[in-house]
Amino acid sequence: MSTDTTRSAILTAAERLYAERGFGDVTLRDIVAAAGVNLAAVNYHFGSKDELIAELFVTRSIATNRERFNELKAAESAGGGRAPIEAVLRALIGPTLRGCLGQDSERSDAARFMIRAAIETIPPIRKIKNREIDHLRKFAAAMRRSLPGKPDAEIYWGLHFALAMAQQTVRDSERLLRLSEGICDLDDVDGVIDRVVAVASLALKTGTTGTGEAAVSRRR
Amino acid sequence: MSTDTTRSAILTAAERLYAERGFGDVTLRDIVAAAGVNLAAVNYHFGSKDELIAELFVTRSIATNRERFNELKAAESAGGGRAPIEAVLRALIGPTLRGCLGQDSERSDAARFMIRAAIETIPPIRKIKNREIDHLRKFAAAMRRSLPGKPDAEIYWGLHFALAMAQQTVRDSERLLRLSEGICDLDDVDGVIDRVVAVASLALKTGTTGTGEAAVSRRR
DNA sequence: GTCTATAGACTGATAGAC
DNA sequence: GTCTATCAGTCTATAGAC
Repeated sequence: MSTDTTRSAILTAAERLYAERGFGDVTLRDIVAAAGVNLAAVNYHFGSKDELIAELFVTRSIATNRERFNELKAAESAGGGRAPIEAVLRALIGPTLRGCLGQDSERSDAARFMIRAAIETIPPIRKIKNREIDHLRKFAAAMRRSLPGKPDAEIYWGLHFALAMAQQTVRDSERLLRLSEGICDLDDVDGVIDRVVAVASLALKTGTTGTGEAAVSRRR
Repeated sequence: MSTDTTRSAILTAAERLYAERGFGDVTLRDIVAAAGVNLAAVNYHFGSKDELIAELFVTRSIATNRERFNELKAAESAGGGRAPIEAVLRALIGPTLRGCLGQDSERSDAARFMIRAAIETIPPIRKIKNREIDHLRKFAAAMRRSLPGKPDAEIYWGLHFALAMAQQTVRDSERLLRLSEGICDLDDVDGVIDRVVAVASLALKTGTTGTGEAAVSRRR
């Protein structure tokens, strides 16, 4: 029990401090001071600073991935094993955007921690993201069921672009806000999700193989 | 002259080492050893490690931004002051993608440095990126000329999504390659540019205000 | 088993001699 | 401008107290 409170105190303090000040500005000594525990406790419970960060990130990632997967399964079973492409894309990007955008996320340390993790790419987190591919494969498979006959390359590019738009919106929300001088409303999370889903599904349905107007205008 | 060779030696060595090993694994002592100069020379010539990195990044950024702007002006004067939206988007994302993707970039330290800068977001580089907004405003203005009557919010979202797809493709090329098992060809730089331009211009022409099928299917 | 205290090796930055 | 010497801060790792 004593061990668990120490462990939890470190996790809670670390998540809050990283959320507030970013990874670069927070030392282990800051964390143990905030948690009211000793410096060596970090090494004892987590092995290293990187493994502490990894545990924080893995916990939140698993939650998001489960949410994504539940939404996907719900959409597919509602459609008898096949969901419209819009629903698949919504299941892919909805949980991340709802977690990181909007008013509620202002208060949650977990949400702000995940935004930091999206912005400040540090080695322990990058390693975990690289193991995410198996999870994405399930969405590629669902997209194939939604769009039978669509070439695999198109599926992967569509998945990639959908994730790109969602992640960049989380990562660079400040740039978009300042560029648009507040015209683009990032607090309207459902509206943002709609936009990303609309663009990605439009691209997937139309096809962007280089036969479109862009390629033609390039060849002129 | 003697001062300039020391300064240049530091810049060259730093760019190569950061390109090869990333920002986290390279110390000032590594850099001065590779450059054959004294440790204190870095602080004398640049003030700090961060300012050295900033100078490297600013130099390359200015080159890219000039390339973007020249392409934009060429496209607009060819069309009598107004370019097709595809050409504007191509001027925006083409220089970055050509610089960071493809075969040629394998050899250039500058290209690999910029890829690192896109992946490992560190404070000195983030600060510079935040000052890039004035540059982007010129592209928003050109897009408005291409699509008269289009609401400003649509313009900004289209610009944001185009940049998102381009930057994420540079940043996460490895994930897309592994996910698609090589089916998505990232060495075909013009093909990638075509795809991003096609998706972004499609989104801008169609409109994604939440009246599309995505929003409708959400409201069901 | 759990934690404290401390050791030893790094880092970036700087004062001051030349 | 360049260099030596050194600072203060961080990290991992561990001996030994409880």
